[in-house]
Amino acid sequence: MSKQAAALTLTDITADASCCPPITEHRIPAETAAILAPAFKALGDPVRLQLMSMIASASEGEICVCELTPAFELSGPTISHHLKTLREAGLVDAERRGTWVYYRARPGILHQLATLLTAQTPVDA
Amino acid sequence: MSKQAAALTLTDITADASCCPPITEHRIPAETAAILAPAFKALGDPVRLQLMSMIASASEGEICVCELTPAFELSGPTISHHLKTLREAGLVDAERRGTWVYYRARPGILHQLATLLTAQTPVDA
DNA sequence: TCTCTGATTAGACAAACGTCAAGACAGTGC
DNA sequence: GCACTGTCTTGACGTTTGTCTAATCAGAGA
Repeated sequence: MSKQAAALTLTDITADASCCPPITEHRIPAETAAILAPAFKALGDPVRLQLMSMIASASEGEICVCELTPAFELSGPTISHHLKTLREAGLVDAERRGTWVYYRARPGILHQLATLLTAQTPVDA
Repeated sequence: MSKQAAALTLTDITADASCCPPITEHRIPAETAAILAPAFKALGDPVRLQLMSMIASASEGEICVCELTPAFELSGPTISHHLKTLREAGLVDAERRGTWVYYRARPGILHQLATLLTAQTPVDA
């Protein structure tokens, strides 16, 4: 229930690259945490992390599902399930062209998460 | 079972800041994904994300549990459980001084994750 | 139109997660 | 030494997640 709302709001945030200062600067508001946590959760599975890296590092900016599926020892539906999770988290976009479906990363949200984690190193001595 | 092994290995990685190039450059090896995914998973809960931000943004570089617990509408043990998750993920360190326990962030691992997500923007057109 | 290939959806099950209540442990002050 | 305060650990329960098989949907080619 909150998942869908979060995905929608996260999509909005993706358009605004200055929403979230690093966690080393300010405490994250509960709302922001509720919105961004699903994105981290989506990356919290080894298979999805690899899928995300394969999609993000694809040479033409996109990659066919037919290349992703055989790269894992998992069934097609399972890979599809993980891709759906990444999609709902706003991390990737999917597009069907002819027989195959192509996935591409959404750099905005990745940049968002990276900025959140980037330390200005005022922490510790 | 794999969680503990991952936590240990992640602790090692924290010492090496150059282990993980951005996912936009290379596909993540399965081993690396298995090691880093638990860290993202640990950040995949709104409460833990807020806890992490409170710890990372603490003015003296550390923060007392007695400040963290009342900031949430959750029981003490539940907060303790989440802190343990962050600890096992290698994201924070805990130290007991007198009555209270103090938590401090480990900038290394945060930098690690941020680097992984940072795009050199070769993706897309 | 029919058939074939490929991706997604639906349903089911085991494992892991988030939460709380109760009990145990550590340190302080008298 | 003893009682008190505060935190952590253990055990339990309901929910969510990850995986599979079977079925459905979308497009290409004959």
